[in-house]
Amino acid sequence: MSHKNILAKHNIQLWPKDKIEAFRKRLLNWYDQNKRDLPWRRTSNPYYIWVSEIMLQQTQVDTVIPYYNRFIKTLPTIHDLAQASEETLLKLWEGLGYYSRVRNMKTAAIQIVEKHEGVFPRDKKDVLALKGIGPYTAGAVTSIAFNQAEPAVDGNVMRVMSRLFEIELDIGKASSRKVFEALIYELIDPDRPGDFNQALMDLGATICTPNNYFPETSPVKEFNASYINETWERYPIKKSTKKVKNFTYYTLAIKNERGEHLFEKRPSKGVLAGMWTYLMIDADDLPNEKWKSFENQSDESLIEDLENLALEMYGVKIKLNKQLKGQVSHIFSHLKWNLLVYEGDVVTEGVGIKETTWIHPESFDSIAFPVPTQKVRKLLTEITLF
DNA sequence: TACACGTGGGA
DNA sequence: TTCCCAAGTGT
Repeated sequence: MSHKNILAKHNIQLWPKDKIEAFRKRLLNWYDQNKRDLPWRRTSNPYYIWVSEIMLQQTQVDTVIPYYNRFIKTLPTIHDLAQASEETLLKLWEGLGYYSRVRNMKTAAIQIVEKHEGVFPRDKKDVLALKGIGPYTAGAVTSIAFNQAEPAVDGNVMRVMSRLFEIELDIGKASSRKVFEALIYELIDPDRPGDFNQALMDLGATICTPNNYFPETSPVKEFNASYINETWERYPIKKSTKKVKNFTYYTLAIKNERGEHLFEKRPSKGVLAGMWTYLMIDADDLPNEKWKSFENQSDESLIEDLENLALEMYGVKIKLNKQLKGQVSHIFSHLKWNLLVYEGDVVTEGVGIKETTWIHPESFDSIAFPVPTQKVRKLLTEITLF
């Protein structure tokens, strides 16, 4: 189906040619005067553009900037990325979240070395074939780095377009994206496609925002149907989200006589895949139903149950401090961890079902810990007042 | 198609 | 507190 047919099917009335050209001029003129000075806008190196786009996925600009600068300084070429160790990469990514992004980037870098002689491909099909690059990122890199007229439809672009054209599609649905892409194919400036895409995103990030949107301040308000019709509060259409699920873990911070701490490796799939945490025992795995609530934390048989489970799961005989050290909570996008932290010492080491390792605090700086682990570490180093 | 996948910030 | 948001992709 052609772009115009897709638009017609969804009752999106495309502008006449002269209006499209006027829109391009207005938008790009505003961008030229108001664009944000960002590190990845000072380069046309496709590798750097790519790094920035991966980091910016679901992540705010201010958060990304220091990570981006450190990353390209440490790994200045695709070859460096392809050869970097996973530990190096995770350390560079520590605290950014969505850690599969950087693992996928290494896979893609190896793809580029093997299939494209280490040169970032220009053909959109080849770009899309790279691990971790989907329709948005492929469009962003090819338009920004190579000046190709490809759409880069993210949340900003869908919000801006929904308001300009009073689009009724739910922007939360995966199927909606291709309709917005069809629209951008018709609107995009063939001479400055990368700037056009970035202008739309800047507009969405600074003026046409989710909250505090005042359309009269927009440089393209005359093109905005929802402004003209005073319907902007309706757009974009977005269904409400689901509630997060709660999980409670008894978290054991175990030390040995060398001062090392015991960590377990998360499974290779799922939340924080392959990352290190303190020992986490699911409250649902405890034999007594009453431990699933937050009460009874001083009961001595709880400590005994935890010590027995630690022996089963991690192979270590431990002696726990009966006093609850404290609680840590961490909210993910779709779930919440409540960690009940106990300290203890190892009596006898052994091998259990789960992969574990001893790490000395002097080595903490060279290992990537996810934020929940950092929060527990912080709790352990706080001075107890009584 | 819908859901899993991190984290921090703002209302 | 609670909710939503922020330059999405893989499965």
